[in-house]
Amino acid sequence: MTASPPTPQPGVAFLLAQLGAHAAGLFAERIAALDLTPPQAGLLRMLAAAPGRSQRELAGDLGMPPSRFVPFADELEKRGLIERRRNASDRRVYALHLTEKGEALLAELAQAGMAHEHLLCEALTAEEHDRLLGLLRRIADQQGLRPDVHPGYRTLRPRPKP
Amino acid sequence: MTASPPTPQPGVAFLLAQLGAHAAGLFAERIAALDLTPPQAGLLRMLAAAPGRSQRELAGDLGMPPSRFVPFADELEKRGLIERRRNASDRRVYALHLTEKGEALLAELAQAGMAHEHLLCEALTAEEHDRLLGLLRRIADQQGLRPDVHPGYRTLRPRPKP
DNA sequence: TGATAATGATTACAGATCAGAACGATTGTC
DNA sequence: GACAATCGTTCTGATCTGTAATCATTATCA
Repeated sequence: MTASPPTPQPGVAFLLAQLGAHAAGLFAERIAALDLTPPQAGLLRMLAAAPGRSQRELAGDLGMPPSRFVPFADELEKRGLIERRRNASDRRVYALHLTEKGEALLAELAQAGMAHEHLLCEALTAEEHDRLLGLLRRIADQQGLRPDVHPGYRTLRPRPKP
Repeated sequence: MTASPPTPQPGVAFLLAQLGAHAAGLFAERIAALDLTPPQAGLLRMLAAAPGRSQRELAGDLGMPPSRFVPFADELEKRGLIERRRNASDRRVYALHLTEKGEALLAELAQAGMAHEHLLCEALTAEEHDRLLGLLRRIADQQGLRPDVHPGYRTLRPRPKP
């Protein structure tokens, strides 16, 4: 009889999920040195890309309920990385901005991102890296994923120290 | 002056994390129709690939503490998908196996996986798909990722219903 | 104008989830 | 034959989570 393997071969979808979680984990470890979690880094990036948005909008993009966004932003504000500015025309909303200190940290974050990218793609030549980048972008586009936001930002917890 | 974008361009690492979370989310939605969560599906696959292992080993591969594995396996056993068999030579350990019902469900799971793969890679031609598969496998190998296990299995929670 | 509904930020709260310690049963060591 | 180690399990305190209520402000519209 022939032994048919029930797990034939991991496909693209499985490898994406596996590698994605792996990459996210490594990145989380790395930026822990900057005292940042992935969702925090995500917010900083979002504020750099589009400053002055309301908390509700940002919470929506991050995929978390507004109630949980409050203490989340509180800590970043307490550390002087972001700023809540009252809107004169509509005094209900806060417009969130990056402080200078926040921008400085974002620069460090960019460096960390480069090092992370380099280490993760160690197995690939430069042109393979570019080819992979193109293929992934095509999928991301077609799947309707917006740049700068990803679903992994929903949770705060990922902070394991093995 | 030149406006330098603080988020230059998402790299491979970011796209992997983003697409990985996206793919995992879609898959979770899909197998919810079979009343399965990703970690449950993962265990079924692991048992098919290597039957008879102990709970501690499996918990380790899944990335969860043994204490949490117990109720996790309990439900699958209650549903008649897996079986705990006592080891005669060492009566401390349980050897976990798939039941027939479990194998049947695994077949449905494989079908779901195929459909998932197809929908996710809709943007790619067949040869692009293969090229991508090759590149991802190279990275996974070099990063020391074992087939059939991924870090996203650590948590049970992901069951949001938007 | 003025009452009512809608919106943003926040707080309150009740329930789920988590990891590690503690526990009995069994086995290896010497 | 005592003692340490291992496996499965239960217990427990702390953390995290989403929903609903609250307060201030703004829009709607008769």
